[in-house]
Amino acid sequence: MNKDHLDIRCESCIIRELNSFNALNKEDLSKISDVKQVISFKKGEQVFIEGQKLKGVYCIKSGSTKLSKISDNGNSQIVKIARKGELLGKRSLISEESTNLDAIALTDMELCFIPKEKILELSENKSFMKALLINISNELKKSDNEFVNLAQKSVKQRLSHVLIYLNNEFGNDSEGFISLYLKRKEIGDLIGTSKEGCIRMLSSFKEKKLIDIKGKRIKIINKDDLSKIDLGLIS
Amino acid sequence: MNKDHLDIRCESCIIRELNSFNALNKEDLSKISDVKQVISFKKGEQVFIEGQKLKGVYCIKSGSTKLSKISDNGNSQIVKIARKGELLGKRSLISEESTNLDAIALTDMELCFIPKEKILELSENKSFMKALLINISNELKKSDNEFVNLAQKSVKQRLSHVLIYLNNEFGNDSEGFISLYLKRKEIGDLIGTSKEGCIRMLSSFKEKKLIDIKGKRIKIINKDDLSKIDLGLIS
DNA sequence: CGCTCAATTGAGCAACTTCAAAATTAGTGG
DNA sequence: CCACTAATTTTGAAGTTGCTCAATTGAGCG
Repeated sequence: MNKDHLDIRCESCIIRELNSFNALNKEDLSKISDVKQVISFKKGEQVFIEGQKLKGVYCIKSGSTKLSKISDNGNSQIVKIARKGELLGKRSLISEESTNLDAIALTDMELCFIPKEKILELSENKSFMKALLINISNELKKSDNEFVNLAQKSVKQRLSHVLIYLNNEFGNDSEGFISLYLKRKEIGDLIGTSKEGCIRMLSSFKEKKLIDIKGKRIKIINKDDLSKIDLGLIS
Repeated sequence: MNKDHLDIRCESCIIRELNSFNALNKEDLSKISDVKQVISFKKGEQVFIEGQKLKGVYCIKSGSTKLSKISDNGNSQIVKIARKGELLGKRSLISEESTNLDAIALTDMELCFIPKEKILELSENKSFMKALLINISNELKKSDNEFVNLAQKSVKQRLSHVLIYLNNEFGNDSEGFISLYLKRKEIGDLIGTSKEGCIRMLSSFKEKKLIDIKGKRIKIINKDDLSKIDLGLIS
């Protein structure tokens, strides 16, 4: 973790187009910019841990983080992956609670930290509140949908689903491999299976020429059939 | 479904203490009361279906409803149970989308329907917006937690969990049985397992004297051990 | 080169599902 | 209230899926 003040003003930051801050006017943005702090995290570092009291929210300027939780059984489960433009910690700030999830950087990251007090001031701003409400509301919908998928679909279906998701959301490198590198264990934690289960299913996908694997990297070859597997149309 | 205008005023309705409406003043409540409609549903009737465009929200005056979804595989999954005091349909109204879940009455119900337009007017009310935000935010937290439980816990653990939940939230009758009656299939849909799996686990709980079963009704006998099973401390 | 962490593979096992049949219960109309 | 029908619950048995543990291979790094 490293604090750094060589940063741009929020008013001219394009990231805000992606989150609730786009509901703010120049004045409010300027106020935020005056107090924000840019913080860097290296891949693998912990941004915050479940149960921690946050003193503000983090706007992701670059990089991605997994939001996960250790279950009573001691297994880790990834609930979601947050990336550029998302606000971390907003939920716990709204409910005035400690965080519910661990946040661990999946890549090197740059975050803008905005203290609690400033966010609370913004709660006077109706359009900001509305944007926040819509944002949380959409997250709730996504969470509900993932819940149903997890409950009702097989490992094979969920793996197909997550590969397509990673490919769509994080893009691919020059050779077509998914840009965001996740360990097998992490893919397992994402779909709720063991790393071995995940590895075996990936091999089977490779045999069927649905994907290609080079070392740790994964490339989707037959997206259509992966989709069909996800939807249970073929197996 | 049956419309009925013999109803009390929102200002004096105690239900509102349980939801975001408790952030409203007398004036706003009065405005709502003028336009609200009381609607009754019988057990088993559908309040709304996934994909339906709602014209307002429903405040649950009495009774409970399951919020469920049919997965791509054709299985039903219950995402949550809503009861007295909860607002149905608020999420889809906020995001201006069609509903994401089916709502089917688990008991006879009385709902107060409040048209969209009135709710939108209330979006000018800061304390209402704030209450709504906190409410949705808490639901998101719950949903995330249930997601982790589902992913990481065994059927046995999840069944223990849900029995304790039903007992705590819906209370028991004069003989100590859980008041809210759910079919075995529905308990299965709630914990993400087949009805047979659910039945077999219930029998095993009965054998171990953790619960008692009389026909369709379930009574918790040893809550402590059920809790321990849920937490994975014993099996 | 040696160390460490991650990925892979095999084998046995446990959990859960599915299908079919039988038993019980609930609902309905007379 | 009874009889009949439909729905639900229960049980058995066989089959899958996915898990765990242990051993091996491979990759990255100083």
